[in-house]
Amino acid sequence: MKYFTNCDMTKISDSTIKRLSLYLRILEEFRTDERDTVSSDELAVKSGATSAQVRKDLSLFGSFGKRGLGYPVQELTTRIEQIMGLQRDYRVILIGAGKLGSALVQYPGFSQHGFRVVAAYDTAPDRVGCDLNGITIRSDSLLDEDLAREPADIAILTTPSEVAQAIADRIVALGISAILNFTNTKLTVPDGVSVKDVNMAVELEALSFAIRNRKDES
Amino acid sequence: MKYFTNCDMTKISDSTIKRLSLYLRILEEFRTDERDTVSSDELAVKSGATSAQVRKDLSLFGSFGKRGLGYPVQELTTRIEQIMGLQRDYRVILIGAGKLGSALVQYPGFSQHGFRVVAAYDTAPDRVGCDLNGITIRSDSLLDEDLAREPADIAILTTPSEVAQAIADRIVALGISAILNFTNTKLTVPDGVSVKDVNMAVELEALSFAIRNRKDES
DNA sequence: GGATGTGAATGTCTTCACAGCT
DNA sequence: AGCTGTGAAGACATTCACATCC
Repeated sequence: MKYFTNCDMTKISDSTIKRLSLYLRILEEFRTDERDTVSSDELAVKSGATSAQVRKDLSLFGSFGKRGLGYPVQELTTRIEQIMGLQRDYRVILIGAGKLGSALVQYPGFSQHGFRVVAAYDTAPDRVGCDLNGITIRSDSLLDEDLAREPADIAILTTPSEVAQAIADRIVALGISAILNFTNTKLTVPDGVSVKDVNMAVELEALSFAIRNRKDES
Repeated sequence: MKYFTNCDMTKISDSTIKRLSLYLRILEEFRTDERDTVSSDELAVKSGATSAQVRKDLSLFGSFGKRGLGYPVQELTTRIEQIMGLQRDYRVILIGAGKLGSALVQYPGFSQHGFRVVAAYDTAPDRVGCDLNGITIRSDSLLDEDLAREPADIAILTTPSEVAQAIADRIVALGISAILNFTNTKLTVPDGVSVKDVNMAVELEALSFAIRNRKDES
Protein backbone atom coordinates (compact mmCIF):
# COMPACT_ATOMS: atom_id res chain seq x y z
CA MET A 1 0.00 0.00 0.00
CA LYS A 2 1.66 3.14 -1.21
CA TYR A 3 0.93 6.48 0.28
CA PHE A 4 2.91 8.58 -2.18
CA THR A 5 2.65 7.29 -5.70
CA ASN A 6 3.74 10.66 -7.03
CA CYS A 7 7.37 10.46 -6.00
CA ASP A 8 10.21 8.01 -6.32
CA MET A 9 11.29 7.10 -2.83
CA THR A 10 14.51 5.56 -4.07
CA LYS A 11 15.71 9.03 -5.04
CA ILE A 12 15.45 10.37 -1.51
CA SER A 13 18.86 10.98 0.02
CA ASP A 14 19.95 9.71 3.36
CA SER A 15 20.55 13.25 4.57
CA THR A 16 16.97 14.16 3.82
CA ILE A 17 15.72 11.14 5.76
CA LYS A 18 17.83 12.02 8.77
CA ARG A 19 16.52 15.56 8.72
CA LEU A 20 12.92 14.40 8.44
CA SER A 21 13.52 12.41 11.57
CA LEU A 22 14.82 15.53 13.29
CA TYR A 23 11.82 17.56 12.12
CA LEU A 24 9.60 14.90 13.63
CA ARG A 25 11.23 15.33 17.00
CA ILE A 26 10.75 19.10 16.81
CA LEU A 27 7.16 18.74 15.73
CA GLU A 28 6.51 16.71 18.88
CA GLU A 29 7.53 19.71 20.95
CA PHE A 30 5.25 22.00 19.00
CA ARG A 31 2.43 19.55 19.35
CA THR A 32 2.70 19.45 23.11
CA ASP A 33 2.83 23.24 23.05
CA GLU A 34 -0.45 23.09 21.14
CA ARG A 35 0.88 25.21 18.33
CA ASP A 36 -0.99 24.48 15.14
CA THR A 37 1.39 25.82 12.52
CA VAL A 38 5.14 25.94 12.18
CA SER A 39 7.30 27.77 9.64
CA SER A 40 10.23 26.33 7.71
CA ASP A 41 12.37 28.84 9.52
CA GLU A 42 11.37 27.59 12.96
CA LEU A 43 12.09 24.01 11.93
CA ALA A 44 15.39 25.16 10.47
CA VAL A 45 16.60 26.91 13.61
CA LYS A 46 15.71 23.99 15.86
CA SER A 47 17.19 21.36 13.57
CA GLY A 48 20.33 23.16 12.51
CA ALA A 49 19.35 23.28 8.85
CA THR A 50 18.39 26.27 6.69
CA SER A 51 14.82 27.21 5.90
CA ALA A 52 15.39 26.53 2.21
CA GLN A 53 16.64 23.09 3.11
CA VAL A 54 13.54 22.37 5.15
CA ARG A 55 11.27 23.45 2.31
CA LYS A 56 13.20 21.39 -0.23
CA ASP A 57 13.04 18.33 1.98
CA LEU A 58 9.32 18.61 2.50
CA SER A 59 8.49 19.56 -1.07
CA LEU A 60 10.01 16.27 -2.24
CA PHE A 61 6.89 14.59 -0.97
CA GLY A 62 4.25 17.14 -1.93
CA SER A 63 2.98 20.50 -0.80
CA PHE A 64 2.03 20.33 2.84
CA GLY A 65 2.36 23.99 3.69
CA LYS A 66 0.22 27.06 3.34
CA ARG A 67 1.97 30.10 1.94
CA GLY A 68 2.05 32.99 4.32
CA LEU A 69 1.25 30.67 7.23
CA GLY A 70 3.56 27.72 7.46
CA TYR A 71 2.97 24.00 7.90
CA PRO A 72 0.09 22.54 9.93
CA VAL A 73 1.81 20.78 12.83
CA GLN A 74 -0.51 17.84 13.18
CA GLU A 75 -0.83 17.09 9.49
CA LEU A 76 2.88 17.47 8.81
CA THR A 77 3.63 15.06 11.64
CA THR A 78 1.30 12.47 10.16
CA ARG A 79 2.70 12.89 6.67
CA ILE A 80 6.30 12.50 7.81
CA GLU A 81 5.34 9.44 9.83
CA GLN A 82 3.76 8.00 6.69
CA ILE A 83 6.83 8.77 4.62
CA MET A 84 9.17 7.23 7.18
CA GLY A 85 7.03 4.16 7.66
CA LEU A 86 6.38 4.92 11.31
CA GLN A 87 2.72 4.06 11.32
CA ARG A 88 3.36 0.44 12.05
CA ASP A 89 5.22 -1.31 14.83
CA TYR A 90 8.62 -2.90 14.35
CA ARG A 91 9.81 -6.01 16.10
CA VAL A 92 13.35 -5.39 17.28
CA ILE A 93 15.76 -7.94 18.68
CA LEU A 94 18.95 -7.22 20.58
CA ILE A 95 21.93 -9.43 19.90
CA GLY A 96 24.63 -9.00 22.49
CA ALA A 97 23.09 -7.99 25.80
CA GLY A 98 26.21 -6.64 27.43
CA LYS A 99 26.34 -3.25 29.10
CA LEU A 100 25.96 -1.23 25.93
CA GLY A 101 23.18 -3.35 24.44
CA SER A 102 21.27 -3.42 27.70
CA ALA A 103 21.55 0.31 28.11
CA LEU A 104 20.41 0.95 24.55
CA VAL A 105 17.19 -1.03 24.71
CA GLN A 106 16.31 0.57 28.02
CA TYR A 107 16.72 4.01 26.54
CA PRO A 108 13.25 5.56 26.74
CA GLY A 109 13.19 7.03 23.23
CA PHE A 110 13.62 3.52 21.96
CA SER A 111 10.19 2.17 22.67
CA GLN A 112 8.61 5.31 21.28
CA HIS A 113 7.48 5.31 17.67
CA GLY A 114 6.72 1.62 17.83
CA PHE A 115 10.17 0.06 18.02
CA ARG A 116 9.32 -2.86 20.28
CA VAL A 117 12.20 -4.87 21.63
CA VAL A 118 10.81 -8.39 21.66
CA ALA A 119 13.89 -10.44 22.55
CA ALA A 120 17.50 -10.18 23.63
CA TYR A 121 20.27 -12.72 23.14
CA ASP A 122 23.70 -13.27 24.59
CA THR A 123 26.26 -16.03 24.81
CA ALA A 124 27.52 -15.34 28.34
CA PRO A 125 25.92 -17.90 30.69
CA ASP A 126 25.74 -15.38 33.51
CA ARG A 127 23.73 -12.99 31.35
CA VAL A 128 21.28 -15.54 29.99
CA GLY A 129 18.17 -15.61 32.14
CA CYS A 130 18.61 -12.07 33.41
CA ASP A 131 15.71 -9.69 33.10
CA LEU A 132 16.06 -6.75 30.79
CA ASN A 133 13.25 -4.27 30.98
CA GLY A 134 10.64 -7.00 31.13
CA ILE A 135 12.20 -9.43 28.69
CA THR A 136 14.40 -12.33 29.66
CA ILE A 137 17.80 -12.57 28.01
CA ARG A 138 17.94 -15.76 26.00
CA SER A 139 20.76 -17.97 24.86
CA ASP A 140 22.26 -17.14 21.53
CA SER A 141 21.62 -20.74 20.48
CA LEU A 142 17.86 -20.11 20.49
CA LEU A 143 18.14 -17.23 18.04
CA ASP A 144 17.50 -19.24 14.90
CA GLU A 145 14.50 -21.20 16.11
CA ASP A 146 12.99 -18.10 17.72
CA LEU A 147 13.26 -16.10 14.52
CA ALA A 148 11.92 -18.99 12.46
CA ARG A 149 8.86 -19.11 14.71
CA GLU A 150 8.39 -15.38 15.15
CA PRO A 151 10.24 -13.21 12.64
CA ALA A 152 11.54 -9.77 13.56
CA ASP A 153 12.28 -6.70 11.46
CA ILE A 154 15.31 -5.03 12.99
CA ALA A 155 18.32 -6.37 14.86
CA ILE A 156 20.57 -4.31 17.07
CA LEU A 157 24.06 -5.77 16.98
CA THR A 158 26.28 -5.13 19.98
CA THR A 159 28.34 -8.29 19.86
CA PRO A 160 32.12 -8.53 19.56
CA SER A 161 33.17 -7.45 16.07
CA GLU A 162 34.60 -10.86 15.19
CA VAL A 163 31.24 -12.63 15.22
CA ALA A 164 29.23 -9.80 13.66
CA GLN A 165 29.30 -11.00 10.06
CA ALA A 166 28.43 -14.58 10.99
CA ILE A 167 25.45 -13.40 13.02
CA ALA A 168 24.38 -11.03 10.28
CA ASP A 169 24.33 -13.93 7.83
CA ARG A 170 22.22 -16.02 10.20
CA ILE A 171 19.61 -13.39 10.95
CA VAL A 172 19.35 -12.16 7.38
CA ALA A 173 18.63 -15.73 6.29
CA LEU A 174 15.86 -15.72 8.89
CA GLY A 175 14.16 -12.62 7.57
CA ILE A 176 15.69 -9.66 9.39
CA SER A 177 15.47 -6.69 7.05
CA ALA A 178 17.52 -4.06 8.87
CA ILE A 179 20.48 -3.98 11.21
CA LEU A 180 21.69 -1.27 13.57
CA ASN A 181 25.35 -2.18 13.75
CA PHE A 182 27.42 -1.08 16.74
CA THR A 183 30.36 -3.33 15.91
CA ASN A 184 33.47 -2.27 14.02
CA THR A 185 32.87 -4.76 11.23
CA LYS A 186 31.64 -3.56 7.85
CA LEU A 187 28.78 -5.96 7.23
CA THR A 188 28.06 -7.48 3.85
CA VAL A 189 24.36 -8.09 3.36
CA PRO A 190 22.15 -8.92 0.37
CA ASP A 191 20.21 -6.26 -1.52
CA GLY A 192 17.08 -5.25 0.28
CA VAL A 193 18.65 -5.46 3.71
CA SER A 194 19.73 -2.17 5.26
CA VAL A 195 22.55 -1.59 7.68
CA LYS A 196 23.23 1.53 9.71
CA ASP A 197 26.59 1.75 11.39
CA VAL A 198 26.96 3.54 14.69
CA ASN A 199 30.58 3.85 15.57
CA MET A 200 31.59 5.65 18.71
CA ALA A 201 35.29 5.58 17.93
CA VAL A 202 34.70 7.31 14.61
CA GLU A 203 32.78 10.13 16.26
CA LEU A 204 35.38 10.59 18.97
CA GLU A 205 38.21 10.64 16.47
CA ALA A 206 36.35 13.20 14.39
CA LEU A 207 36.24 15.37 17.50
CA SER A 208 39.93 14.77 18.00
CA PHE A 209 40.57 16.03 14.48
CA ALA A 210 38.46 19.10 15.10
CA ILE A 211 40.29 19.91 18.32
CA ARG A 212 43.69 19.38 16.75
CA ASN A 213 42.77 21.72 13.98
CA ARG A 214 41.48 24.42 16.21
CA LYS A 215 44.65 24.33 18.23
CA ASP A 216 46.68 24.70 15.04
CA GLU A 217 45.03 27.98 14.25
CA SER A 218 46.55 29.68 17.22
CA MET B 1 53.18 22.56 15.85
CA LYS B 2 51.90 21.69 12.44
CA TYR B 3 52.62 18.37 10.84
CA PHE B 4 51.20 19.17 7.40
CA THR B 5 51.85 22.68 6.36
CA ASN B 6 51.21 21.75 2.74
CA CYS B 7 47.45 21.33 3.03
CA ASP B 8 44.53 23.28 4.38
CA MET B 9 42.90 21.19 7.05
CA THR B 10 39.81 23.33 7.08
CA LYS B 11 38.99 22.08 3.59
CA ILE B 12 38.83 18.44 4.68
CA SER B 13 35.30 17.11 4.63
CA ASP B 14 33.63 15.33 7.48
CA SER B 15 33.12 12.25 5.32
CA THR B 16 36.84 12.03 4.68
CA ILE B 17 37.57 12.25 8.39
CA LYS B 18 35.11 9.51 9.20
CA ARG B 19 36.65 7.29 6.55
CA LEU B 20 40.17 7.97 7.82
CA SER B 21 38.99 6.74 11.17
CA LEU B 22 37.70 3.56 9.55
CA TYR B 23 40.96 3.06 7.68
CA LEU B 24 42.76 3.32 10.99
CA ARG B 25 40.69 0.50 12.42
CA ILE B 26 41.44 -1.67 9.39
CA LEU B 27 45.14 -0.85 9.55
CA GLU B 28 45.18 -2.12 13.12
CA GLU B 29 44.08 -5.53 11.84
CA PHE B 30 46.75 -5.55 9.21
CA ARG B 31 49.34 -4.54 11.74
CA THR B 32 48.51 -7.44 14.03
CA ASP B 33 48.66 -9.69 10.99
CA GLU B 34 52.15 -8.32 10.41
CA ARG B 35 51.40 -7.30 6.86
CA ASP B 36 53.65 -4.46 5.78
CA THR B 37 51.76 -3.04 2.83
CA VAL B 38 48.11 -2.58 2.01
CA SER B 39 46.47 -1.52 -1.26
CA SER B 40 43.78 1.09 -1.67
CA ASP B 41 41.55 -1.72 -2.88
CA GLU B 42 41.97 -3.73 0.30
CA LEU B 43 41.17 -0.71 2.41
CA ALA B 44 38.19 -0.01 0.18
CA VAL B 45 36.66 -3.46 0.49
CA LYS B 46 37.02 -3.54 4.26
CA SER B 47 35.73 -0.02 4.77
CA GLY B 48 32.88 -0.06 2.28
CA ALA B 49 34.38 2.69 0.14
CA THR B 50 35.83 2.52 -3.38
CA SER B 51 39.54 2.31 -4.10
CA ALA B 52 39.45 5.69 -5.85
CA GLN B 53 37.85 7.15 -2.75
CA VAL B 54 40.58 5.76 -0.53
CA ARG B 55 43.31 7.16 -2.76
CA LYS B 56 41.62 10.57 -2.91
CA ASP B 57 41.24 10.67 0.84
CA LEU B 58 44.87 9.82 1.45
CA SER B 59 46.24 12.03 -1.30
CA LEU B 60 44.68 15.05 0.37
CA PHE B 61 47.49 14.85 2.90
CA GLY B 62 50.39 13.89 0.68
CA SER B 63 51.73 10.86 -1.15
CA PHE B 64 52.15 8.01 1.29
CA GLY B 65 51.93 5.12 -1.13
CA LYS B 66 54.31 3.39 -3.46
CA ARG B 67 52.97 2.78 -6.94
CA GLY B 68 52.74 -0.86 -7.83
CA LEU B 69 52.96 -1.81 -4.16
CA GLY B 70 50.47 -0.05 -1.98
CA TYR B 71 50.76 1.83 1.29
CA PRO B 72 53.20 0.90 4.07
CA VAL B 73 50.97 -0.20 6.95
CA GLN B 74 53.02 1.15 9.81
CA GLU B 75 53.81 4.51 8.25
CA LEU B 76 50.27 5.06 7.02
CA THR B 77 48.95 4.35 10.51
CA THR B 78 51.26 6.93 12.01
CA ARG B 79 50.42 9.54 9.39
CA ILE B 80 46.68 9.14 9.86
CA GLU B 81 47.12 9.34 13.61
CA GLN B 82 49.02 12.58 13.12
CA ILE B 83 46.36 13.96 10.83
CA MET B 84 43.57 13.06 13.22
CA GLY B 85 45.39 14.41 16.25
CA LEU B 86 45.53 11.02 17.93
CA GLN B 87 49.09 11.28 19.15
CA ARG B 88 48.08 12.97 22.35
CA ASP B 89 45.70 12.00 25.11
CA TYR B 90 42.32 13.60 25.58
CA ARG B 91 40.66 14.23 28.90
CA VAL B 92 37.03 13.19 28.60
CA ILE B 93 34.26 13.81 31.09
CA LEU B 94 30.88 12.13 31.20
CA ILE B 95 27.88 14.22 32.07
CA GLY B 96 24.85 12.13 32.87
CA ALA B 97 25.97 8.81 34.30
CA GLY B 98 22.74 6.92 33.74
CA LYS B 99 22.61 3.52 32.09
CA LEU B 100 23.61 4.76 28.66
CA GLY B 101 26.42 7.01 29.82
CA SER B 102 27.80 4.37 32.15
CA ALA B 103 27.74 1.76 29.40
CA LEU B 104 29.44 4.09 26.96
CA VAL B 105 32.44 4.95 29.07
CA GLN B 106 32.93 1.29 29.92
CA TYR B 107 32.99 0.38 26.26
CA PRO B 108 36.47 -1.00 25.65
CA GLY B 109 37.17 0.84 22.39
CA PHE B 110 36.69 4.02 24.34
CA SER B 111 39.88 4.04 26.34
CA GLN B 112 41.89 3.12 23.28
CA HIS B 113 43.55 5.87 21.29
CA GLY B 114 44.00 7.94 24.39
CA PHE B 115 40.45 9.01 25.22
CA ARG B 116 40.74 8.97 29.00
CA VAL B 117 37.56 9.35 30.98
CA VAL B 118 38.66 11.40 33.96
CA ALA B 119 35.35 12.19 35.64
CA ALA B 120 31.64 11.45 35.56
CA TYR B 121 28.79 13.60 36.84
CA ASP B 122 25.15 13.03 37.64
CA THR B 123 22.39 14.76 39.55
CA ALA B 124 20.68 11.66 40.94
CA PRO B 125 21.72 11.26 44.61
CA ASP B 126 21.65 7.48 44.33
CA ARG B 127 24.14 7.58 41.48
CA VAL B 128 26.56 10.03 43.01
CA GLY B 129 29.31 8.16 44.81
CA CYS B 130 28.94 5.00 42.73
CA ASP B 131 32.02 3.58 41.12
CA LEU B 132 32.24 3.61 37.37
CA ASN B 133 35.16 1.73 35.96
CA GLY B 134 37.51 3.09 38.58
CA ILE B 135 36.16 6.62 38.79
CA THR B 136 33.63 7.81 41.32
CA ILE B 137 30.50 9.50 40.01
CA ARG B 138 30.43 13.04 41.31
CA SER B 139 27.67 15.52 41.94
CA ASP B 140 26.75 17.73 39.06
CA SER B 141 27.27 20.72 41.34
CA LEU B 142 31.01 20.05 41.41
CA LEU B 143 31.33 20.22 37.65
CA ASP B 144 32.28 23.88 37.44
CA GLU B 145 34.91 23.92 40.15
CA ASP B 146 36.38 20.63 38.90
CA LEU B 147 36.74 21.94 35.37
CA ALA B 148 38.15 25.22 36.59
CA ARG B 149 40.83 23.32 38.50
CA GLU B 150 41.51 20.63 35.89
CA PRO B 151 40.22 21.41 32.41
CA ALA B 152 39.05 18.66 30.07
CA ASP B 153 38.85 18.48 26.29
CA ILE B 154 35.77 16.47 25.46
CA ALA B 155 32.42 16.05 27.19
CA ILE B 156 30.02 13.21 26.56
CA LEU B 157 26.49 14.44 27.12
CA THR B 158 23.90 11.85 28.09
CA THR B 159 21.65 14.04 30.20
CA PRO B 160 17.95 14.68 29.64
CA SER B 161 17.52 16.85 26.55
CA GLU B 162 15.98 19.74 28.49
CA VAL B 163 19.16 20.55 30.40
CA ALA B 164 21.57 19.89 27.53
CA GLN B 165 21.95 23.47 26.31
CA ALA B 166 22.42 24.87 29.81
CA ILE B 167 25.14 22.34 30.55
CA ALA B 168 26.78 22.94 27.18
CA ASP B 169 26.98 26.65 28.01
CA ARG B 170 28.55 25.93 31.38
CA ILE B 171 31.21 23.52 30.15
CA VAL B 172 32.08 25.56 27.08
CA ALA B 173 32.70 28.54 29.34
CA LEU B 174 35.04 26.30 31.32
CA GLY B 175 37.14 25.32 28.34
CA ILE B 176 35.60 22.16 26.88
CA SER B 177 36.37 22.17 23.16
CA ALA B 178 34.27 19.26 21.90
CA ILE B 179 31.00 17.59 22.80
CA LEU B 180 29.65 14.18 21.90
CA ASN B 181 25.95 14.86 22.19
CA PHE B 182 23.55 11.99 22.81
CA THR B 183 20.61 14.26 23.63
CA ASN B 184 17.90 15.30 21.20
CA THR B 185 18.73 18.96 21.57
CA LYS B 186 20.52 20.80 18.79
CA LEU B 187 23.25 22.54 20.73
CA THR B 188 24.35 26.09 20.01
CA VAL B 189 28.03 26.59 20.73
CA PRO B 190 30.60 29.29 19.91
CA ASP B 191 32.99 28.98 16.99
CA GLY B 192 35.89 26.72 17.75
CA VAL B 193 33.81 24.27 19.74
CA SER B 194 32.74 21.10 17.92
CA VAL B 195 29.65 19.06 18.51
CA LYS B 196 28.91 15.59 17.16
CA ASP B 197 25.35 14.39 17.49
CA VAL B 198 24.64 10.73 18.00
CA ASN B 199 20.96 10.11 17.74
CA MET B 200 19.64 6.61 18.06
CA ALA B 201 16.11 7.53 17.09
CA VAL B 202 17.28 9.04 13.82
CA GLU B 203 19.16 5.89 12.90
CA LEU B 204 16.24 3.65 13.75
CA GLU B 205 13.82 5.79 11.80
CA ALA B 206 16.13 5.72 8.81
CA LEU B 207 15.95 1.93 8.99
CA SER B 208 12.20 2.18 9.22
CA PHE B 209 12.16 4.22 6.02
CA ALA B 210 14.36 1.67 4.29
CA ILE B 211 12.15 -1.22 5.34
CA ARG B 212 8.98 0.56 4.32
CA ASN B 213 10.43 1.23 0.93
CA ARG B 214 11.57 -2.26 0.32
CA LYS B 215 8.14 -3.57 1.22
CA ASP B 216 6.56 -1.14 -1.23
CA GLU B 217 8.52 -2.61 -4.09
CA SER B 218 6.70 -5.90 -3.85
C1' DG C 1 2.79 40.84 4.43
C1' DG C 2 4.54 36.62 5.02
C1' DA C 3 5.81 32.16 4.03
C1' DT C 4 5.83 28.36 0.70
C1' DG C 5 7.50 25.96 -3.53
C1' DT C 6 10.92 25.55 -6.94
C1' DG C 7 13.97 26.27 -11.09
C1' DA C 8 18.57 27.89 -11.59
C1' DA C 9 23.07 28.53 -9.76
C1' DT C 10 26.35 27.13 -6.90
C1' DG C 11 29.03 24.17 -4.16
C1' DT C 12 30.58 19.67 -2.66
C1' DC C 13 31.57 14.90 -3.00
C1' DT C 14 32.41 10.80 -5.73
C1' DT C 15 33.72 8.23 -9.69
C1' DC C 16 36.29 7.72 -13.98
C1' DA C 17 40.15 6.93 -16.43
C1' DC C 18 44.66 7.23 -17.32
C1' DA C 19 49.41 9.10 -16.89
C1' DG C 20 53.28 8.03 -14.16
C1' DC C 21 56.09 5.68 -10.91
C1' DT C 22 58.20 1.21 -8.90
C1' DA D 1 52.43 -5.59 -14.60
C1' DG D 2 50.55 -3.42 -10.67
C1' DC D 3 48.92 0.24 -8.05
C1' DT D 4 49.16 5.09 -6.85
C1' DG D 5 48.00 9.97 -7.69
C1' DT D 6 45.08 13.19 -9.88
C1' DG D 7 42.73 16.24 -13.27
C1' DA D 8 38.33 16.05 -15.45
C1' DA D 9 33.67 14.55 -15.53
C1' DG D 10 29.78 13.36 -13.38
C1' DA D 11 26.52 12.95 -9.66
C1' DC D 12 24.63 14.81 -5.82
C1' DA D 13 23.32 18.22 -2.30
C1' DT D 14 22.70 22.88 -0.82
C1' DT D 15 21.71 27.64 -1.33
C1' DC D 16 19.71 31.59 -3.84
C1' DA D 17 16.15 34.23 -5.21
C1' DC D 18 11.85 35.03 -6.72
C1' DA D 19 7.22 33.92 -8.55
C1' DT D 20 3.21 32.28 -6.26
C1' DC D 21 -0.33 31.89 -3.22
C1' DC D 22 -2.90 32.54 1.41
